[in-house]
Amino acid sequence: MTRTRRKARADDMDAPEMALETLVGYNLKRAYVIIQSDYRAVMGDEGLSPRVFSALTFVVETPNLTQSDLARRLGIERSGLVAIVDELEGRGYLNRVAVPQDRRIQALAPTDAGVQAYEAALALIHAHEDRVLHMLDAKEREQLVHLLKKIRGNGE
Amino acid sequence: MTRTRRKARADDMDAPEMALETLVGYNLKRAYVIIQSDYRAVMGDEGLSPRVFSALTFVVETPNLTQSDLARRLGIERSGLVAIVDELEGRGYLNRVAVPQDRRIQALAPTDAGVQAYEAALALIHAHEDRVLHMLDAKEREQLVHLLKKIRGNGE
DNA sequence: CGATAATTGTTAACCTAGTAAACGATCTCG
DNA sequence: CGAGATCGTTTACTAGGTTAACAATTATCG
Repeated sequence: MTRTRRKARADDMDAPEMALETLVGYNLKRAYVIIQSDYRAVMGDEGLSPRVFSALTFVVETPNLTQSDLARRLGIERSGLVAIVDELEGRGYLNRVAVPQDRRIQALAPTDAGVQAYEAALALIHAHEDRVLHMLDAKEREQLVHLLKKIRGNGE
Repeated sequence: MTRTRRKARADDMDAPEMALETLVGYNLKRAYVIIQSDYRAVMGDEGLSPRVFSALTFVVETPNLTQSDLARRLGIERSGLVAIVDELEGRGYLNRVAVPQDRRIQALAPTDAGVQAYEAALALIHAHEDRVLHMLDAKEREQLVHLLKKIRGNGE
């Protein structure tokens, strides 16, 4: 049984917690905003946005990835992915390469610069997460990721 | 150097986890998208959006709340709050009432319909969270909220 | 007191991160 | 073959913000 605050100072109304504060969705969003904001601060204006970094990760780690594949893995529409791939191609981090077997698709092949950028960004992101999550110890962080994965359906 | 390898196990051959999957930010966003999508499905097209519900909560639970106050509590800009308060006023859930002591500000006073709508929405939202978080037991849910609050800086 | 600074609510212009619908090109399969 | 599905793409749209400017009002302080 956890000890509950019972004594309150005179100026500290025994604030009954708003129902809002007990909602997972609300807390999730507030935490997300904090983390995203620190992410941008660390990565800078020229840095890869979260979604572009995610896309780059899949491109680097998945051979013969197509845009439709990637959109499915990222959980977004094909149409929304075009701008992301455009940006990565514009930065020289990947190439759209023709696939002779199916001329509709263009496989996404990372360049050396792309792999390098991925690794550099990952290091920055690790530093960012260490910083913004300093209030959680390793076990808590692991627990948090575990619970979030469970919501995502990857649980276990 | 960052350690990304997990303990060696037989099923590691299947899929060595991408670094992306270990990031709190990535998992947070993916979980957030799932929850928000279920929220919209439950609340319907005419329902209060998450941010409007949050605003209504503060209006209902905080006497003599001003728009600047509310913006601060929601963590958004004053300018961004205008549309939210407009919507709540348009639905008849609150009134902007003049404050004689300071003619710049207009206190946000909930109407009876506002209080009623708040309670109805809260019931729906509780049902939504029970549904979308069915894979978490009570303890896990509590743990999750605790960890998120900690990130928010309200922890302990 | 009076000048200057700060605050409040608001509008306007803009940005990011998406969605939905349509399209031509291409592939699959009965 | 022909009907349908799939791929990448463009266009138009939406949600949910931001920043900068503004008039009205209040606070500060020499």
